[in-house]
Amino acid sequence: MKIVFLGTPEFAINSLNALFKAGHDILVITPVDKPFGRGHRLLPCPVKSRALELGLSVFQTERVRNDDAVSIIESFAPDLMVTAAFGQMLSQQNLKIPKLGCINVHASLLPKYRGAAPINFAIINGETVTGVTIMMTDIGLDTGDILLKEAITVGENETALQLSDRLSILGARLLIEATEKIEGGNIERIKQNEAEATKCGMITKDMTHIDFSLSSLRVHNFIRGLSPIPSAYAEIFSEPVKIFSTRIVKESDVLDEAKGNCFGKCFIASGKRGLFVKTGDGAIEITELQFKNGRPMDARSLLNGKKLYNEVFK
RNA sequence: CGCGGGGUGGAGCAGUUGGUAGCUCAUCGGGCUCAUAACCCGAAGGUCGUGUGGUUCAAGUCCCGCCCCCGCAA
Repeated sequence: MKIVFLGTPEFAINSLNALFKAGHDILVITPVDKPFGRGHRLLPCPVKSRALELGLSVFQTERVRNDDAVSIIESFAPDLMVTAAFGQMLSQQNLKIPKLGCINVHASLLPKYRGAAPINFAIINGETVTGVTIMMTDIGLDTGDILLKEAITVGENETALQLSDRLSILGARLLIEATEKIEGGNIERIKQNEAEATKCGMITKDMTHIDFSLSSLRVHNFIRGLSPIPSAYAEIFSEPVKIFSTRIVKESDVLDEAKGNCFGKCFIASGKRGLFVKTGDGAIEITELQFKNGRPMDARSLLNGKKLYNEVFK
């Protein structure tokens, strides 16, 4: 089939690879390169890089709804359009172009977690099950009819990145299944149940601050749900510190040491024992973190050169 | 030409107003203990990112070039 593929981040790569491997004729559309990183260099998004590696033609646009993008797509005359974590909403005009319509790979079990950051929020909320949905794209935000849906269980300590990698693989598999069925003309559409719908927005900086007065479980979920990007942080020595991974403390002898209600306090901080912080209902061990100008490192290494005992994460 | 921090024995750091390097952990050896992620004693290990660069009687410490890492902002 002739397929227009729209995607941006790492998550979409597996889907693109799978379509390529299936032998489709693909036109890739991505956002334009933006100044990124130190020195404001122009960097291509992951999907663009991969597309070029595969020798596919790439068209970049600030808005797919613009006339130039529309005419590019029209002249390609696609059978199907596929979006995967694209980041831009499509117009009615866009959606009408491909003969077989437009489908989307979404990293949640719709109608739950519609929106921009379903993987992060699923973990933050402590979901033990999530998945991928292949759906018809319509004019709304992840509101189209469901074609395929598959669940996976979320590990207790799984980070957003790890889960994203797994969902990306699952998404690619379901996408291929969907395209085959669509091509064969035998796919069932199921309307989303609006009553069960939930939405999650984008994650902004001010949402990533850790509140140690919450329960250990919630702190743990919060941190791994944002790990490693954009990452959760707390301040110590008036400096932001990113925290990437933690462990909920269950040993009673350690919990006995976590007295008082000074949430965020490092009541154990030695290279031998590790870094333990008081939470709302107990304690949590911080195992991986990163200070302002340093590289990410395990807590024990950090403690060899930095004294955190009795300091408080705020 | 966006702003800023940093490269010191295996790991993490300290090194003040320039005078050839210290700390915590790990490693090796020995000791103590019923026992220990405990404790004590000792040892090995660094041309201080790089340039056979500049200043100086003397540079990890000041100046210049280059390489690499990281934070913010986007």
